[in-house]
Amino acid sequence: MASERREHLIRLAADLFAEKGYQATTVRDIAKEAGILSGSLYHHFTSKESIVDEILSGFFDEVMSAYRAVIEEGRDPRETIAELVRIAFGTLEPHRAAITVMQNDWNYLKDRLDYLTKAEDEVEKMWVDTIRAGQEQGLFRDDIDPKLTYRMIRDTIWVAVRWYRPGGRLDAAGLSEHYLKVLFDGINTH
Amino acid sequence: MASERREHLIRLAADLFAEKGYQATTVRDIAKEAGILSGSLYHHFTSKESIVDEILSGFFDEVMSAYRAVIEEGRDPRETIAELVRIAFGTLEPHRAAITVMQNDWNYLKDRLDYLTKAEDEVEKMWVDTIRAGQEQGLFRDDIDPKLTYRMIRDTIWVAVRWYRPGGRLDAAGLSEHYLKVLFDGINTH
Amino acid sequence: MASERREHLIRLAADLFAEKGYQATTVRDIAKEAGILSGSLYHHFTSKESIVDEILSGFFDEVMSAYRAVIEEGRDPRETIAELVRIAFGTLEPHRAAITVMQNDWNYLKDRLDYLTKAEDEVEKMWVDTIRAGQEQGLFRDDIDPKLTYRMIRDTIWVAVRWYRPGGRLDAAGLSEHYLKVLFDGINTH
Amino acid sequence: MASERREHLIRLAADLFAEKGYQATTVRDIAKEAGILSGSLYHHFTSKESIVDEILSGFFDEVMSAYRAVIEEGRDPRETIAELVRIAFGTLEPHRAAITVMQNDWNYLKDRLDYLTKAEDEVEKMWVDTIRAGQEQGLFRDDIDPKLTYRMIRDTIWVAVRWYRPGGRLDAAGLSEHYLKVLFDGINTH
DNA sequence: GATGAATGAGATTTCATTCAT
DNA sequence: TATGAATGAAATCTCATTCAT
Repeated sequence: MASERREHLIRLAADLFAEKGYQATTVRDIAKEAGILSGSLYHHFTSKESIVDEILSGFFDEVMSAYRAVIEEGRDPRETIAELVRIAFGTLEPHRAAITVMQNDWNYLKDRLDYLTKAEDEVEKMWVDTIRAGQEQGLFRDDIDPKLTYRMIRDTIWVAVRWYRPGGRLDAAGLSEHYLKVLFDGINTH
Repeated sequence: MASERREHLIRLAADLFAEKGYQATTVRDIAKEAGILSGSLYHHFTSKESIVDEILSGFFDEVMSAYRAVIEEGRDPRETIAELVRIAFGTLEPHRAAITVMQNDWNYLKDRLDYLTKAEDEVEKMWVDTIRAGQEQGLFRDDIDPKLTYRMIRDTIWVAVRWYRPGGRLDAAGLSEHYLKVLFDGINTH
Repeated sequence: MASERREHLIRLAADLFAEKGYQATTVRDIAKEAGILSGSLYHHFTSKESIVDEILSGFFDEVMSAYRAVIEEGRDPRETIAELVRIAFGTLEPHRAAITVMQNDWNYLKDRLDYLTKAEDEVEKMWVDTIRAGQEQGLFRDDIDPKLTYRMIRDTIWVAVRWYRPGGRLDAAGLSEHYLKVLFDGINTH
Repeated sequence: MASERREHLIRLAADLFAEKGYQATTVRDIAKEAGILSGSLYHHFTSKESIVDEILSGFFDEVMSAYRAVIEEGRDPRETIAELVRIAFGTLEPHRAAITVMQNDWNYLKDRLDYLTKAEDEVEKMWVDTIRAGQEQGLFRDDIDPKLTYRMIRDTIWVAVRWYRPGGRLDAAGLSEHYLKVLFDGINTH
């Protein structure tokens, strides 16, 4: 099913989507990059949408199952949040293209891939529930809005895809720890 | 030149571009929102591109002249950076739509509005020069990459447009100060 | 009726039509040349078509009444043809723009101004009848096609509008006589 | 590159352009004539302009290489002019449509296909240089304007496309010889 | 007479998708 | 699997024309 050829095509498409945007990338662009004609792509995919769907669902599946595993461990909210943050930063490198597409084309895609809002809702619930639990247990400040805080964390992490380059001074793990210090310094009770 | 009708149309377009993306917003969408027919828009604008150009150049002109004024004051790098950060956060509310468009459609627009890369280059130079000066004066750590640091700051501020809502717990000024504490804690020498 | 303003506008339009072609000239172009807005032209003319109609009918009216006058004199075919040729060359200068439009946009306009084909038919009849009469009287060669000959003469004269410049070595009268020598050398019986 | 399908479409388009004019012919007209939809034409051509470009460049390439070959033979000016005239008349039949388009839509197209003015300039230089050489050698009258004379010859030949029909009394060769007699009678020294 | 905003039909062009070969 | 030709819907844009002010 997931033949190598197919995987290769998906990677090509992902890079183009990331570079030029989903809509601005034509099916012809993808085909040309692969050295075939546009019609031939339809032997591998049913539609342009199905390609981006596969790109994003691959990313979401991985992130979400990692998230779920952490949640199920049932650790205390502070440590849970820390783990979620570490997971998110950990995807920057392997899923750069998917994250870029998600960042730039979210508004367009969220109305077309119902998969996305469902996933987003589930993710939000995990974070928000954890933050709330932390507040109830007196670990986190009471006056922050859990939903808003989640979004701030989420966007601040994903946007790093624009400037984070592997091989720099900080690797993904370093980034996480740095960010966590900053984050808890801001939302922790003292 | 900037008639009221025109201004109104630009605002309508900006909101639509921000909500659905530049490409996904059709000229018909804008016209319908304004209660006119698509052809009538061309009485006011020469092209769809000229509309988004006007939206973004309005934003850039304002930000950049504010930036330049700060730079010209010639204060010490730490205070200069602080002022730049305050200016940037200060645009979140009045220029929400423009910033959203810039965030989401940058890759598409940067190839079409040569204005943009020029402006971006000038802005980057202002920030990077200031950061470098801070390093030379021993105010900032020597081991951070000025360019990368600028990009991280830039994106972290602009991405706030996605979750920042005026009227919340923190206004733009509060946000700036909070962020500045965090930021200097990270890049200051100790 | 034919106010000076109106005449002026017609001349402006005629020059533009001649220079850029009827279709390629927009109503806005004409208005701009006149220093007004396009809507204002409609106080003077009912349509773009009515402008070109007026330009061409002015030209045709003049040529045709001159032609008719010659025909009615009932002179011998050779002299009649000579007079028709002289009249045609005589319009090159005063009606340069109209002739240019007629030459370049005939195919488009002939289907829209029924005036034109009627006029053309009448003119053709005058020439062809005269040529035939000349053949019957043994003045012109019997083996030339009257219709084709008329068209060749017609086009050869009108096309001169592209290179004829008043004030050169030959004026219109000189051109006519030169052409007539050549023409009769070719179509006369010897 | 020049597939048969493509050639066929170009011929269809050329006939329509010649009949109705370039601008008055819509892309839909061409497609309908070919029995396909307008969008399908863009599988073969990048734009309407590229179609007319191909039509005219095909014609110009042929005429100009024939012209160049004659010039390079370096015969005496009178014979060179005679050959140029013969070549031009010889294109009337095989390139009827292209010549008609060139005649009628020149003003519009010359501003859009820079190819055209360049070619026209080169052609003009060939003729004018030859005429001048003829004057210097005492073959042609000294009091004619070489540029004007060239244009007169050019237009007089091309305009024949409007009335010349193959299969009539005179074929292209006959026309040439007839015209050359007339021409040299006028421009030769005696 | 002129303005300026709008109409509305129609033009060129783009592009995801289909399908016979 | 791949090709190449085509579809058809929809997008941007043009422009003659109208009309209230």
